[in-house]
Amino acid sequence: MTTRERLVSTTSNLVRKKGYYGTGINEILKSVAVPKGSLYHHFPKGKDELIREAILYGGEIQMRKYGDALRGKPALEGLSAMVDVMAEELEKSDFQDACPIAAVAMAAGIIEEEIRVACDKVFKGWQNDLAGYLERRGVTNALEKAEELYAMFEGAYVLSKAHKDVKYLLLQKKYIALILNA
Amino acid sequence: MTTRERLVSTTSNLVRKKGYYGTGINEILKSVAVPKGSLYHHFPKGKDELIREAILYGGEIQMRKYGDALRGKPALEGLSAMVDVMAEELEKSDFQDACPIAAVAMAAGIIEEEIRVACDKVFKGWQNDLAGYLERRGVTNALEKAEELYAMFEGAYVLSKAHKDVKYLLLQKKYIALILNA
DNA sequence: ATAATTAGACCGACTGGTCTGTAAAGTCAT
DNA sequence: ATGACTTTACAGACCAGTCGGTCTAATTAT
Repeated sequence: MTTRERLVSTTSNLVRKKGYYGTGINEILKSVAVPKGSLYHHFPKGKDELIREAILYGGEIQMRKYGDALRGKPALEGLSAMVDVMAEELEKSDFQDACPIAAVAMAAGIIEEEIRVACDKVFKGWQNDLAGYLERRGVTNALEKAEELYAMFEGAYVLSKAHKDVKYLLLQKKYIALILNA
Repeated sequence: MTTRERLVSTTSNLVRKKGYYGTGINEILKSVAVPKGSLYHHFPKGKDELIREAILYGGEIQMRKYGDALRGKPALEGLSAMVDVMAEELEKSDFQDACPIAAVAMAAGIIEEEIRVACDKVFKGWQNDLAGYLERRGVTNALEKAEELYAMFEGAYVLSKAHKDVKYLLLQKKYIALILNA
């Protein structure tokens, strides 16, 4: 694994827990055991460039996990498995790892617009991916339903983290069918 | 308005836009035009104490706004009005002011547990308030539905902010009835 | 030899927080 | 009511530590 890859991957993990402002360059460096010069060689524009990259990377990783959960299953079952993935990650990290994108997106409007655009891009990618999955299973109005399902899941992520209780995520399973059949 | 009140109110506004780490005490001080000594006189435990207070205060303010939107209306209409309040605030602030609690709650697990508990308390207060409202209108399983509705709204808040598009919030209106009648 | 990469000393600005001090408002006994 | 004392509030200089970022030198790979 190259220095660059390690930087992006570690930043992705840290940013997920602490958001944009909470994640410091020095902390990243210490965590990856890399000196400053290397970071600024690979990311001449500094923190913002690195975080943008980490957002995109984290989005990919997460998309893959969701894809694995969905694959080969009927819609209701697949989406339930997806929620389980979220709940599992949250619990395993002692309620630190919620949505890796939301943690940064909350600061959108203050930080560099480019970073917000990266969050936007990842979210849109997830939505389109899920819409395709639903369409293939004959669900009508698939894109809108994918957007709605993601809204529900994102919110449940926030509440479950704030309450230190995965019940809000698991509750979503009861309402998935309602959306799909609407 | 006392110095203390101005500190809490301004901090609440700043924290809503920038979260816990993004809001610095020097910035607060400058914004309120109050010297440091005064802050540490009123809040001996410093930033954490002030932010905890601001969370509780911001929660009250928001609860009042939602209450005003709901009051005297049937469930479906009231909840629609509530979503409109959220969308309006987001748009009027150029997509900076999303949920005042979520902005801080995202950093839960890293920052002081007391602050997470404050977020928890505010969210629970909102949920109970909404549950009572629904119950009075004869909705069955009111608490669970209140929780689900808040999850949807929170998520739509996040997505609407990240995408700079209130459509995710407004989309919720289509699905409120589905939840209520479940 | 030369370009890419690693290395870390160093910088000024800024962080949250402490410290000393002043000013005004109560609260006493006399 | 008045002078002595305590309390509450305001004020800002100052601190150690951290921030993101620059710079030059050393090392490695081609």
